[in-house]
Amino acid sequence: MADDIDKGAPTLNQVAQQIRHYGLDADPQSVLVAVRLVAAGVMLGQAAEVHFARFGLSTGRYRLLADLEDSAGEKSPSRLAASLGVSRATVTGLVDGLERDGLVIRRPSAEDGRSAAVVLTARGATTLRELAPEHFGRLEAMVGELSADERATFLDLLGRIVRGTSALAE
Amino acid sequence: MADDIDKGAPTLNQVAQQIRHYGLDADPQSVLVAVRLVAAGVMLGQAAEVHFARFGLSTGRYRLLADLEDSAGEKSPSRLAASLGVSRATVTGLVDGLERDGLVIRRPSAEDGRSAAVVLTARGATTLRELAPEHFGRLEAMVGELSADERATFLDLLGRIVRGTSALAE
DNA sequence: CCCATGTAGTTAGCCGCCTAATTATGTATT
DNA sequence: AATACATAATTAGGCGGCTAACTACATGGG
Repeated sequence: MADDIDKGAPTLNQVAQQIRHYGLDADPQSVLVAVRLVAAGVMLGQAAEVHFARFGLSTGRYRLLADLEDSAGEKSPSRLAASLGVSRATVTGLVDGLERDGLVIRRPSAEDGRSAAVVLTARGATTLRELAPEHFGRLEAMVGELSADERATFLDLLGRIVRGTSALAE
Repeated sequence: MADDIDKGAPTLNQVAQQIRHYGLDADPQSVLVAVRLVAAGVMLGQAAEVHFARFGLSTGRYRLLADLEDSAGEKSPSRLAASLGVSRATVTGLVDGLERDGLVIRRPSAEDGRSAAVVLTARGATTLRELAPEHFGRLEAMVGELSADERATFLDLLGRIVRGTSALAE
């Protein structure tokens, strides 16, 4: 797997050919930007998965642990689902795995009988702390090719694409 | 789901706070760029999934069909796996679904007894053709906020990030 | 010629994501 | 107080990714 860097990232010519094939009039460069962006996201996502696997985690599990730590080590599944942007069912599955590995525990809520709390264990906090230097180092290195100005430009352009996309998602 | 645009995309302050929390010296802006890029990729990926679902497809199935059409409507599972950048097992699963829906058929190879061919059916080709205008239209609209110059700049910066990342994946 | 090794495809089983349905609890209305 | 509605969490089942193991076939070296 991960055979090729260009996994699924076509060239301008390939895109132009496809557009022509369907007799459309889309702008190849625009389409290329969109396709490359999606491909880059997939690629980085997989790289992150490999990275987290070295610590027995996954991106989803890491995000849950980090969110928990930002919330004083304790949060309800519903609120986790909301802040992570995933369904409650997904949180149930993630917590199942994390609890099995001893990184979090479940505790019923005292105030609300329907609710529960997911609590970060000492081991969970330790795992996060061990992970952090490499994690942030990798993220930083990822964009190390760019100058501060270029990073600012990239953030601006990316933000505008994202806003355009979500406006279009209706 | 897809509750929020900013699903999992933190602010500069949040990133800086996390870095401080672990006593690291990473550059928050760099980290922010990386995190936002991954989040954008996830978001666009999910938007694409919703789009394809309207045609009874998924991103993976669409990519397989499109790849097939680019190859004269016929290709072996192994070669599909290689060009799509997924495992052979994944191709087996995708073809199972597409065959069930009548969009492709499997045919054993005459030359090589181990091999097989996945063949695009008329219905598969029709589905692709019906999908194309909306598909490319959406991709184009996604980056519609940007001028041609800005798109070129974005492609350059994105390419450099991707190259930096894959160099780092070791 | 046979056997070892390699390659093609599938299967089994795990993970993370989803939706829909279920169960339990809280809240509000009458 | 009872009934209706809303919310919290889980469960069941599907999809698409993966790895590892298995089967079937091909091929090259002794």
